[in-house]
Amino acid sequence: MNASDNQSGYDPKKYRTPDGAPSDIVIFTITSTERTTAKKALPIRELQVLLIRRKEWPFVGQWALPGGFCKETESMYECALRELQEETGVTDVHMESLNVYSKPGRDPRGWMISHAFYALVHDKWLAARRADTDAIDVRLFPAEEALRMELAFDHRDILRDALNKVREQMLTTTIAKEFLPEEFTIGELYQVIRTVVPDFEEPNFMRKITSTQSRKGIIEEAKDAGGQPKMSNRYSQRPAQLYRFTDWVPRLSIYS
Amino acid sequence: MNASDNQSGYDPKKYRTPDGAPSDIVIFTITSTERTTAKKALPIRELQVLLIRRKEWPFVGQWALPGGFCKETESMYECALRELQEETGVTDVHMESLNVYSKPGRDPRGWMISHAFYALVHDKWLAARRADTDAIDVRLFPAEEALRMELAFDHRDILRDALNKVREQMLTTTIAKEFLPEEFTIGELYQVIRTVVPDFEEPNFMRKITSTQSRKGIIEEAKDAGGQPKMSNRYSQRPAQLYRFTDWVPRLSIYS
DNA sequence: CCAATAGTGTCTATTAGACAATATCTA
DNA sequence: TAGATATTGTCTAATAGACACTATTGG
Repeated sequence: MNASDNQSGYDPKKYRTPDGAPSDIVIFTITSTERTTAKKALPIRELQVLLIRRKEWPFVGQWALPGGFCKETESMYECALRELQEETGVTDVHMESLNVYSKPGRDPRGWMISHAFYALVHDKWLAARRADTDAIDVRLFPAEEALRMELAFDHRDILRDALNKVREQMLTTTIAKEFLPEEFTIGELYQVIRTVVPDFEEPNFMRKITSTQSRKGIIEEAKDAGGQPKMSNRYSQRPAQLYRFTDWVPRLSIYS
Repeated sequence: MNASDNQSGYDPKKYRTPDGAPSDIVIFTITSTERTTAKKALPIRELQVLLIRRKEWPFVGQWALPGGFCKETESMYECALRELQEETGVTDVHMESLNVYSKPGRDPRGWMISHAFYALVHDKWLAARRADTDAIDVRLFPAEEALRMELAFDHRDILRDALNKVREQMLTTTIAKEFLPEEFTIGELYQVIRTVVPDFEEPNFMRKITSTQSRKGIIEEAKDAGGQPKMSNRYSQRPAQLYRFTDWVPRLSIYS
C-alpha cells in the first residue's frame, strides 16, 4: 500500500521523511576453548560480539554491527531476524529490542533512524561461520575489545548499551540458558554467569540455587528414562549432576 | 543535510523509505484524591494514563496516546520530550524508551515506524491541565480502564507493554520517587507501590526497608537544619518520619 | 598420590514472616 | 475515648556468609 492511496487528504510526501529505517543487531555469543593444560577441566569461556567489516561507503573498511534496512512488508523485529539469519544462518534465537538510535547526523547517508536489537546465540551455531572468518570479514571479537575499537556510525554506543543490558539480564533473568546446552552442570552455569558478569562472585552458588526455597525452582535436576539422576564428567573427574532450566523466573524486588 | 548531497553514489531515493517516524508516549501519573470519610487519612491513589482524542484522520474521535512526528533535526527521544511538553507542559520528567512498533499496516497513513516511550509525571504537573480536560479532549484514564478501551492504531499493545514495564520497574528500581514528593512517609511509599502493583504485599514493609542491611541505603531519614528528624502528620494522627530516596539502587539477581 | 571439580558440614549473624502490642495524635 | 496510622516487640524458621572438610576419579 502506498500512503497516498488513501482518501484522507493526508499526503506523506508533504513532509520530510526518514531516508531509511535500519536495524542493527548486537550478536553475543560465548566461545568455549578447551584448556591445553589439563583434560577434564572447564573450558575457557569468553563473551564475544559478532562484527562485520564494511565494504561500502560510508565507513569503508571499518568494523560495524551487522544490520540492514527494513522493508515495508516487515516489522523491525522481522527485519533484524532476517539480517541475523543472513549474517549467521541462525534462525531460532533469543532476540530483544534494545533502543532506538536517532541522533541527527549519525549516518552520512541521510536521516536514518536505527533500531537496535541484541541477540544471544549459542556458540555451536557460529562455529561453522567462524571457520572461514578471515575470508568473509565477519569476526567475533571479545566484547571488551570491541568496545575499545573504533566502530562505524554510533555502533560503539549501541554496543555499550547492549553490554550493559545483557549483564543486567544475565543476573535478573534466565538468559544464561541461551549460552548453555539443554542440560548443564552447576559449574558450567556459574562459569557462564561469570563470563558475562566478571564481578559476580558467590562462593555458595550451588547451595543457593539448589536448596533455597525462593530459588530452587529456577533449575531442576535432569533425570534419565529410569528416573535416575543424570550425571556428567565432561568437565570434572567427579561426575556432576546435570540440571536444566525450568520456565520459572522469580520476581525480583528491591523492596522485598 | 540532504542525503543525496554526499559524494558516495548512495541515493536514498532509490529505495522505498518510511513515510514518517512518529513517537508515542505513554504518560503515567498517580492521582491523589482526598478521602471524604475521614480527615487525616491517606488519599485514594490511582494509576492513570493520559490519552488524547483524535481530531484528524485516521481514527477520528478515538482516544489515542499522545505523540507526533520526529523532525530531521532531533532524536526520537527529543521528539518525545517535545511532544510531551506540548501535551502536558511538563519538561523535567522521567522518560524511557519502551519499544519499536512497526507491524506493516499499523498506520493507514502509510509506512510508519513508531517508537514508544513511557514517562512518569507527578500529579502536580498535570493538575492544571486536568482542570480544563473536557474542553481540549485530553484526559486521564485509569490504566486498567484504558487497557479495555478501543484505542487508535496499535496503541493498546503499546499501553499493555508500558504497563508491564512500569510494574516491573516499580519493584526493581526507585521510580516510585517520580510519583512522590521529595520527602515522603513510608506509608506513602508503600501506597504508591501498591497503586502500581496491586498484588505487592509486604506486611513488614517498613522494617524491611529501614533496617535490613541490604536495603537500608535506598532511602534515608529526612532531617531539618538542626539535624532533628523531620516528621509529618499530613496523613496520620501520629506523626510519621519523613524519608527521601538516596541515589543508590541495589543490584538485583536471581542467583544471589 | 595429585589435580581438579563436586558437593557437604558447621557455625554465627542476619533476615523473613507472622502477629501482637504499644505510641501518638485528631476529631 | 475511638479511630487511624506509626512503630516496636517477639518468636520461629529460613537464609546468608564464611570456611573447612569430604567425595570422586583420571592421569
